Amino acid sequence: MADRSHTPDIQSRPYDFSRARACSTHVLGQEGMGNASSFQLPHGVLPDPSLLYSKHTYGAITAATTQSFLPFPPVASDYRGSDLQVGDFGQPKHWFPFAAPEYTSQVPGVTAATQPTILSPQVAETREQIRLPEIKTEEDNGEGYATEMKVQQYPTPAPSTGMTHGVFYPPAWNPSFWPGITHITPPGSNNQNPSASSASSPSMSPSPPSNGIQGNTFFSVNSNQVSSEPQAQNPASNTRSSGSSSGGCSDSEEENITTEELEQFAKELKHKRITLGFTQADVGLALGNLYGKMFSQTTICRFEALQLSFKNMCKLKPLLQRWLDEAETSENPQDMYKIERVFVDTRKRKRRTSLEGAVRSALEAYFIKCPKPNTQEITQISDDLGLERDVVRVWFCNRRQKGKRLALPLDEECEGHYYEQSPSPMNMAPSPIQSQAYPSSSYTGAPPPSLYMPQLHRPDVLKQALHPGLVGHLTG
DNA sequence: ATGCATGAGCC
DNA sequence: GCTCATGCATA
Repeated sequence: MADRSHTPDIQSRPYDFSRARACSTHVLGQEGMGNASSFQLPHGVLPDPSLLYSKHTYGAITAATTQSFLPFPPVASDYRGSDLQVGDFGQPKHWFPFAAPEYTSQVPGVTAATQPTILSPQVAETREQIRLPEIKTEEDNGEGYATEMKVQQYPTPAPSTGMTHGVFYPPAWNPSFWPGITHITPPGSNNQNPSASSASSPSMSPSPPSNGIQGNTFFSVNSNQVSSEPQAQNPASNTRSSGSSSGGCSDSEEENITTEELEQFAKELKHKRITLGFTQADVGLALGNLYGKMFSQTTICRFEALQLSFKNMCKLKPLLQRWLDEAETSENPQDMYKIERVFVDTRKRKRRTSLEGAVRSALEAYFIKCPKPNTQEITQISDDLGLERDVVRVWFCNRRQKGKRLALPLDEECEGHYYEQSPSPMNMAPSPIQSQAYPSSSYTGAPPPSLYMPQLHRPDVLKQALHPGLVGHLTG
């Protein structure tokens, strides 16, 4: 596939603004009305451990990413079976590489491509209602993979920013995820305006963006502004960071984005987005219209919550900045997501596994002991818990990924041991899952903890839990 | 908002 | 098989 050139140095570590997450929940029903539910702590899983940590450091990125993630790589051809070729960001608007046959919408705002959207921001609700019912086909199959079709939001392969990995693993657990970050932003200081994040107008009356400017033309065919390569040079975007250096963010060679700026921008984006009456999904869609590469609500959400890697944040920022600029100046912001590119994906997707609390607790315990179990260990765990091996493997992958986001406060003392010794969580009660008809654990003697225990993420607790010398690593 | 899954690129 | 980016599905 496209060989992505990137510098190995810059790991794209997740942005660990834990605190940002802390306040990311309120905001008047964030998604307009799309998401009916305002986020509540999900099922007893880690009640946002991020809140428990205080990460301090974030910094300005000095190092640059040499990476060229920006220009979205020539895509690999198929994405989930579809042979659609994808265009890259470069293609401004109206470009529908593939005929979107029957689109269904999982994507909000999807309407006929040509059909002008008449919705006004104020009517965000309406828009929501208009959204076609998504065709979910998966679930019913009771087991395995979903069969039917689902709408893929975008055909283009992810703009893979090939990051390198491995390198930072052990240390990865501490905040120093982002290389190059020099600037430190104490939580709460300056820009961390508590109210800022929640700033959205409670009344939800989006103020008409009309600045008198006739921006729009988002995707109007010749509209100009959309440079074919958003990232290559993001004209509009750089308002802030003055960077002279070859910033780590690929987008503009020179944009030297600091974490502060990203944080600030994320807030700004969220606030304005809400004010304008757009949902996160709308934004993702609009990006598709603007750049030919759309993003999911999830990604936008994560961006706003600073839950993406620094590198990824840098990559997306220019695009979002641009969208924001457009949205603010456009008379008809709704045009931004007039078009939809959707295609039906016929490929099956494994049905999402829903792990029970006890199982999660157990996995968490294993994770504490050994974040990177080897094949054997994974097999062992899967046997013990009665899970598919792959489910376990994926769980660990995701857990690690999440761990980086959470920026566990292991730091100094623990980090060193974390991966190597993987001491067993002392005091851990016998596996709760045992009672759940799971095979008895033969796994190394150390039974998983009985609780999911968010506390485990607390430094103090961790010290105990990770106390070296207690137990060995998992051994088959 | 987030848990689980997929896939590309790399080791 | 891992990391990383990203998304579907769901709480």
